[in-house]
Amino acid sequence: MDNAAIAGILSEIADLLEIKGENPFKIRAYRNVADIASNHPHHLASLDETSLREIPGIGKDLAGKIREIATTGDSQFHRELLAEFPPSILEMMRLQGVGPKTVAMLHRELGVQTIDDLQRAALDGRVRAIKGMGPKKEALILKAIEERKSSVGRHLLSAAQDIANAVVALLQERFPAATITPVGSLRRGCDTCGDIDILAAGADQTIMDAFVEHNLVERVLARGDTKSSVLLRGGVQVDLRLVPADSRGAALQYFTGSKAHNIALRDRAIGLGFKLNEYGLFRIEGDERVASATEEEVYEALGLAWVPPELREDRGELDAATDRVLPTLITREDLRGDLHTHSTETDGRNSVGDMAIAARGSGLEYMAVTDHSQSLAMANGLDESRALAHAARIRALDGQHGIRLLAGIECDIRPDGTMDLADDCLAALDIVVASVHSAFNQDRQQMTDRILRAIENPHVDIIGHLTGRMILKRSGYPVDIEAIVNAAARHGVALEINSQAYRLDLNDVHARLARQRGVNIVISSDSHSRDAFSVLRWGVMVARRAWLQPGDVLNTLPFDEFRSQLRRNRR
DNA sequence: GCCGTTTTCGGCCCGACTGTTTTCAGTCG
Repeated sequence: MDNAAIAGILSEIADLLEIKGENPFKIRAYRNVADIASNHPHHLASLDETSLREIPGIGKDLAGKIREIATTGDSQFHRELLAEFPPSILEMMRLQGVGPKTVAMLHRELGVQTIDDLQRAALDGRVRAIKGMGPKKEALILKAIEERKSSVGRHLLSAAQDIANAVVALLQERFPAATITPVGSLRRGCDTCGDIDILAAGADQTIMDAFVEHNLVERVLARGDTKSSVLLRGGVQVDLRLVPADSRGAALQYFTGSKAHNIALRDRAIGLGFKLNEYGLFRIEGDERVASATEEEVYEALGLAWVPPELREDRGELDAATDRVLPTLITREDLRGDLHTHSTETDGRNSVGDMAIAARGSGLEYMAVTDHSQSLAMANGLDESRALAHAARIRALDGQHGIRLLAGIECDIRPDGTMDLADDCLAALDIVVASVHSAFNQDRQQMTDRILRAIENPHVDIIGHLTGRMILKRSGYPVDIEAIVNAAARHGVALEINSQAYRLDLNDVHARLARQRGVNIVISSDSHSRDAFSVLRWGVMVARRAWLQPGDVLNTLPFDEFRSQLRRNRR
């Protein structure tokens, strides 16, 4: 029973309680714990009741439920709720504009159980007959069903950033004096975004016209004087909020979130006799505004250091901000090397020389060429003799383009945990990244043992994309992260943050855990072409969300120092 | 359901927009 499965059941309980119209704070407690479960670095199923109760938000009751789910695979309470409502009605709650009250009413009044039922009821005009509903609501539901059926759901950080940039540029051109900024999960650097939030400060209200009328818009979901939402062609929702210029700091804070961070922050504000909203920080007595123009002011007035957006997840950042011990987060400029790249020798699109020139152009001082090993036949993977010949050619180019090169390999970890190339070959290279590319269907224990065996091989320096996840396509294979992190720490093996936008693997939670256990982290591009080095910024974003400082990441070191810190060169 | 340098009971973040309403409930973020 992994954390995601536990979170799934708890969150379904929350949904069902909501449909029942239960106490909203009870619902929040369940949702809160579902969030905790899905982001927790440790395997909750392996914790006893006492350890569970040490986690804030988990009390006696929920600790018991988690234990029950861990041992039996489900909870009695959950089964009882599902007996009252068919599970298929939960799908209806995901429709835009349809919430728990509407679902409950549709179920009660019309016996609707599935989205298809609902669509038929709306087409028959039965929905509008219910008290509180009307023709517009009915049309809205049909539209939402249509969009749902063709929906794309969430979006990769990289794609969301491109769209946000386009919308911001378009608005900025029309309103040059306004300050227009992407906020929300995009500003926090989350690996995916549901919708895109943009904040405008100091523009007049005609910016809303410009926003809802521009040519990327497919449909206007809401149009107000300070808030509008549109659906762009391609299915991305974008929200624009407008605030006065002197509220910009408070609004930035408010709309950047996360929800959990904001709740904790407003709770703190209340405790200090303040109220915090998007217009400012106000004294409850007398309503005097004490901060609003900048985020720094708002945090400072609450006795806190300014918290970088990437840390705003209620994962300890408020305590650190109180004690003024927030980390100095790594930036893209801190990276001096890239340790995972491919060339035309296997499945890359550009030669080693062209890759070197591009890496130098991206400001890097060294680059490891790590083409694939033989079992990746599809990618024309290298056997021992080709690997060594390739290494010789790479070394001949070392320093030729103003950049130091390392002759390496991305060596497959075979299903049994042995390496895909002979030890003497791996020993003759400058750097070895070991990765899993096959037999993803192994169970948790097999996969864990497999990777542990790779870590024990003395020629392995780095484990690449540890969980194999493909964001929005497949979750990573099941693996005991904690066991691997501990082994990596013991053997001096570094763990990679793969910067490809669809990988970002390690993720933020795992990377933070690894660093806490003393594991060296590297940030690599996994570039397959010369224009791909820009993805390093996504890897850096993950590292920042993991609280990493430059000193936590090996490839911020100058070349010679970096080499001396590689596992193979340490003694 | 959780939590406690005000509390073991009584709190629990905050506001905008829409549709169906004549003052508000539901939804969303």
